[in-house]
Amino acid sequence: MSGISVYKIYQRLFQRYGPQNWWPASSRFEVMVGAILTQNTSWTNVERAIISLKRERVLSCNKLANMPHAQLAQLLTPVGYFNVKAHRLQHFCQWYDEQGGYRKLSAFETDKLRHALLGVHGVGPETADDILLYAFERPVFVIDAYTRRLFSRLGMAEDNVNYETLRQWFEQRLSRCKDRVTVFNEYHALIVLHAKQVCLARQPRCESCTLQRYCDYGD
DNA sequence: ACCCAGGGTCATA
DNA sequence: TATGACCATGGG
Repeated sequence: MSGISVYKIYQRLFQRYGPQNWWPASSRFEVMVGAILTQNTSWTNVERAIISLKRERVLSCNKLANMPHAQLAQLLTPVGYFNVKAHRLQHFCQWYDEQGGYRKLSAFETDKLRHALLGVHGVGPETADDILLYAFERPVFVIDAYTRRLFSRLGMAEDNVNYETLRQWFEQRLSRCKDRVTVFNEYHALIVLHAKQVCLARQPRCESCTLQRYCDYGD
């Protein structure tokens, strides 16, 4: 049997944790910056860097694009990979400005915008979809390591499915939702929160971190 | 001393 | 197409 539906799992998570009101940022542009900085990095470390960028008053497209690499890298110290991320951030900002910023990009159809974002060096599928969903408010389901892990351990997906396949798997199953942008927004945020609550690590180490706790969301 | 984190790119086979 | 190395800090 097919078991519980993808939407039902969403409802249970929502009932348990309530709305998360993501993305935690004070502007669309800050969402994009955070999406790049949080690549394989804990959010608490990203917050430190965001605070530093605000304190130095450089959290804007022009300032970030034009400041010295070394200065930006230093401000990005807490996120790790600071040389890589300083370069990615500056390259993204330059591209974003060249495209005409949010005004121009928001006129793109979702598929075109997604393709354009994926063409930017340093922007992979998850980062692109974070930006599409949380900055451009497009109905795109974000897949991350937690999502793959949770649904794999629920027995609903293969652990090594490719990104596109799993994204379309979710989107197809949630295609009849009323407000998909809101549902996709909350769903991804709830998966991340739930993962932290139940210790959804790569290899479950402690006994209490294994199946029984997140199986509440299966049958 | 480990393992892990709201990934992505590049070289290699 | 599919692995593995690499990037690097901070918390548990």
